[in-house]
Amino acid sequence: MSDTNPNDTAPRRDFIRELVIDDIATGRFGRAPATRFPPEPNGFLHMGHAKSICLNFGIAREFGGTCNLRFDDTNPLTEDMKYVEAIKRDIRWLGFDWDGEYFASDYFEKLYEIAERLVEQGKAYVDSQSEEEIRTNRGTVTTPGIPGPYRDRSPEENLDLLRRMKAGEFADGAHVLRAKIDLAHPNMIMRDPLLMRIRRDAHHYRRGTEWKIYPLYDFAHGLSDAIEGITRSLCTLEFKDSRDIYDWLVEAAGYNNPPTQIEFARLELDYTVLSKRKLLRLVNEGHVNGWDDPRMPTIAGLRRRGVRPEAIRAFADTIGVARKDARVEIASFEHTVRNDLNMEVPRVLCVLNPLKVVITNYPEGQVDMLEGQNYPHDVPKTGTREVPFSRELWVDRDDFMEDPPKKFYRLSPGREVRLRFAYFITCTDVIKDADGNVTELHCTYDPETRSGNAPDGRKVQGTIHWVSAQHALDCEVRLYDRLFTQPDPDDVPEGEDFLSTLNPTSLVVIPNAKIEPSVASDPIGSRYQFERTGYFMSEPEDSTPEKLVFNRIVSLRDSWAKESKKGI
RNA sequence: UGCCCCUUGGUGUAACUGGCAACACGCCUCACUCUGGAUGAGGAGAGUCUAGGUUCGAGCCCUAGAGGGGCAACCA
Repeated sequence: MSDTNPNDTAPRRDFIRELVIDDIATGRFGRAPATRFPPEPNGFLHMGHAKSICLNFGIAREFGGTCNLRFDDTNPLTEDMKYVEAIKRDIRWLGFDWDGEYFASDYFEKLYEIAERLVEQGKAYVDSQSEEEIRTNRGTVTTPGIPGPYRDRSPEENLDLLRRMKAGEFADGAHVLRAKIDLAHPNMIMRDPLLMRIRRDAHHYRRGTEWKIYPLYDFAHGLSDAIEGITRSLCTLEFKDSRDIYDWLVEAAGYNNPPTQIEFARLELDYTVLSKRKLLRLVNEGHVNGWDDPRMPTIAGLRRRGVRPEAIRAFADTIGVARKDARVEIASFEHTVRNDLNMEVPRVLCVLNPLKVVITNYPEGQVDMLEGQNYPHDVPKTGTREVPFSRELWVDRDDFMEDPPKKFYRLSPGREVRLRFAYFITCTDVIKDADGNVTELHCTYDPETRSGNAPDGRKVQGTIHWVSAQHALDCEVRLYDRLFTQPDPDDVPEGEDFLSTLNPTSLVVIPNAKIEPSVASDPIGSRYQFERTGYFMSEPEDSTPEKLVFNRIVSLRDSWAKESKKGI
């Protein structure tokens, strides 16, 4: 991490870190803090995961502990190696490295041994009720469940059945291994939770068809933590009720000084969704162009968009960690992204919606090489580049108004403005087509203002960006906006879902923007601030030297937009 | 009609564990500026879900209630 980054702050003290500090002080675990990040390889990592990654890896880093990466791959139906690779890449990109790399699927043997032991001890049994019967007999949140007819099978019979389940003698659903706890337990999770189920013909992406039975989350998770010697198992709030079975299992399996689970609130971000299920739908139903679509809140999407890992880490810092459901405003994230980029990336001039300007008193064929500062005075970086100036220029249509309101500081008939790094110009004529659309502006320039200032001391209120028509490079600019039209995309009328709030203009492609020639040979993936417009990155997949493509990472704060709205 | 978790400005977090509500984002002013960016200065905005109680003193403790969320997947 660079120490000049204004986003880097001292580590916060959240309630989890307090507990970890406590553990260290009391010597509770007798070892350094050990955490783990346990993704299921069935989708791409998103911002919510980034929060968890920063927490788990951050704690390990801050307290001299360890953080494992463990793939929680206990469901052969949904998991895939491609997700494993993507997840590893994303974590590394975020700036973290793991101590141990483990797979729950490597624990299948151990887990099975534990299962046999539980059966022998009478703590687990094989249930042969149908899925439907199991559900019914579990009761409801307000009524207790009732024991099924197989609950009191002898350990011998259970063991025999379990072994035959493992051997592949039974079809899916014929039997299931359950913990023997209490069908009337007030915590639904504890009503004889399922431990293992048959998936006889499934193909596990790592274990192939070797295993006919697979552990369920509750069975695998805590025990995997215990096997790895994790001290604090951090997870999100919805697993709170699972803590009981977590503790029950590590105890029953005989682990002393086992890990304990701490739950924290998952991240919710305005105008987007952070759920793998929903993100998968966006991908599968073609609402976006894949997991790494720059509109996606996935790590891959943010990376492709141009957001830097520093910004994501800083964001994780600012949102904090608590036990309260929280929905973070998108402005907070955007601020972090700008704050990060402001100090890092060079400035460049790019005209998004070109409007031709002819400098009528500038000699035809003449070219003036001007010097452009790559960074503003308040960014501690230096560098200049040459910017060609000529008789015909492009400026942004947004920077011209024929009949401007009082506070409009840009170009309008008779108004003088400064061209960034160049001369003062004054608009003398507005050329229109038959339909009355402005097609061209005629301006005059003041040769005395080449320095950017007038020798006579006169001031101009506005400075606008521009590009020499003859020298400009054509480029495609992709303007990304929020994916949904409302802060909470799930807040929809009965019968609708989050897809009905998709933002139809979340991507606007500008096929013919004009950018200054200095960027021509910059490497793909270079980031810039297009002055007065926003932060951009050259598109990692699609940009080529022949056809430049840029992604908008985030726009600049726009106080004129706010000002002009007031007039409405 | 169960069990569990949560409740501090618009948003997200703090408050040395009982001592007179802070920080960030956002918003509004003003200043500065060759980016209406950045920066600087200032401001508005909560009396901590409600009602009782304990205490010299409560956001922190107690009681009761309200509101929000999670749990009845052979998902994680």
